[in-house]
Amino acid sequence: MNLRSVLLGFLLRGDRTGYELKKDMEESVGFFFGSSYGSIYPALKDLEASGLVEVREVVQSGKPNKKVYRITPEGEKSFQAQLEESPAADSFRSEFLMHLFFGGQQEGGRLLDMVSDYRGLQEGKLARLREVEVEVRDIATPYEMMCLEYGLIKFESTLHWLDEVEKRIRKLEQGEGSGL
Amino acid sequence: MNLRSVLLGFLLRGDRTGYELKKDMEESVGFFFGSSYGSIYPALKDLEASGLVEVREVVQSGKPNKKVYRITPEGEKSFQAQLEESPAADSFRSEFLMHLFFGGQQEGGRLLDMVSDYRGLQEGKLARLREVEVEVRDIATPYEMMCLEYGLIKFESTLHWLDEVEKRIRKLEQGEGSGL
DNA sequence: ATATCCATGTAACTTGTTACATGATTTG
DNA sequence: CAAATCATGTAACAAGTTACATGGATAT
Repeated sequence: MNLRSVLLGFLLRGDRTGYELKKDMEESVGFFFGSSYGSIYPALKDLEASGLVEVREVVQSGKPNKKVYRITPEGEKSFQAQLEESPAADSFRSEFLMHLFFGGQQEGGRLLDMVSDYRGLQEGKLARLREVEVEVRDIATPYEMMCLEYGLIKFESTLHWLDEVEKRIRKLEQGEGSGL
Repeated sequence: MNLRSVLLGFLLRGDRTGYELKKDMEESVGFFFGSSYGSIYPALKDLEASGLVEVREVVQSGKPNKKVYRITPEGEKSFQAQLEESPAADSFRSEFLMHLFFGGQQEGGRLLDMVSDYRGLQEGKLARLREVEVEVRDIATPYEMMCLEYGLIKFESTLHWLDEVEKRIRKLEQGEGSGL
């Protein structure tokens, strides 16, 4: 399932501009499916050229004009077809883990700083998801809530693991300092 | 930290061919830092052009000849420098979660099949990591073990979440079938 | 005063994967 | 007898990000 199909899926909930689609995605699927204007706008153009969406230009005063997209019946069919296809494998890449992997070669204290920074990021993402959870509890589908819960357990378990990691690194660096 | 630096890190443990480096990476960092020959061989070429590694060609009979790479002192410096740099943010993308997100629109049963397939993949990865854990327990550094444990908790928590997901989807599809 | 929101879009760049090409030897 | 292992490499392709370009209105 590529970005174009995801965009179709979001347009199924109502007409949107590229700008609004990005915001919608960030709030809901942002933590497992990132996107940027550099990919959204060209994707929308493609969809239009393929007749899967239609555009309506809305002139605004005080704000830039906008292009509101609406999904077509062909677009709906295309989306349905994509949904039945098997999803490609997840992709995950972590430079942080790579730094930890080579941690022994790191200068004293530097690794702990990185762990601390990483923890901050994870905490921030978890906090944001918890806010979203409250905001959407009554309007989201059960399927959407399950995705959200995935994010919750993902960040929570990472955070627990980080506790253990910090303790162990501290011990290791202590031992190092005392001449072992 | 890009692939070139990672390769330098692995060459620090001893001379290796591109082929061996790929195997090493798969076993240890594969679940959070993938790679393919299409990226490894060009990366090794780059490293050689930059003087960060040296090559020695070994003629073999019955097997293809191989190129054994060795890290140079400049390579070691370059690797150290990279280790001190802050790691880029993790990247994670899951088409499976996107399918779940739009799950309500799925044809009956299709979503459960996807969940089941996904579970199989996660179980396979977890099983492999558990094998690796036993294999390397006595030779890996504590830092390497922490990375491995991350993988363990990641797949375990995903699997627990999947239990819940399956139950809930079954209930939802039941309700759907009975005319609700 | 400064930053953020609104809103769209392009071009250059990065980074990677997949498929192709080759081919003897060993394992099941 | 088929498949996997060993071993390297390139070319085509995919998919994305970042930076740039523009600029008024509103919030802090």
